[in-house]
Amino acid sequence: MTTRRYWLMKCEPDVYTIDDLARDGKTSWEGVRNYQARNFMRDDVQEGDGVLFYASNAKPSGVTGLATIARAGYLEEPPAWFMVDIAFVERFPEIVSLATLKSTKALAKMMVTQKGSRLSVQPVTKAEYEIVVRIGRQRV
DNA sequence: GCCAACGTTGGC
DNA sequence: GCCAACGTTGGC
Repeated sequence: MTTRRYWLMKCEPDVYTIDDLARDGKTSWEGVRNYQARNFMRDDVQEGDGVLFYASNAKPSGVTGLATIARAGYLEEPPAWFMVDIAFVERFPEIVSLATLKSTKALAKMMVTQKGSRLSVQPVTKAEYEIVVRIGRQRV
């Protein structure tokens, strides 16, 4: 058995939200057209991995909930690009905004908090994942 | 809507 | 292989 890994996956709310995923239960994550992100999905993303569901270009942007990888990387049609399936896990009561991520010292090295980080599928450490989950589950 | 940061394309 | 031009992402 391989170790569970963690990812942050970005999507614009105009396209798909955590509420859409809660309704659908599961969805295919296709249309990624960046080689680095593709390589993660092709080589490293495994069934059962944890996903921070991130709303980009939003007001505000941030992590809106959790998902899990339901199917590891498989070829899109046409081939050359890869997709995965993700399944709904939970919706946070409130978004964990990018500003919050940036102001959390333990997340200073998290990829999404770095300037100019555009990668739509990013690796996240277990520690970072757990911190975001803890913040996300807090009721205000 | 602006624009900085980044990735890709294509001429040379 | 360099690099300018162009297109896209995404925070603000």
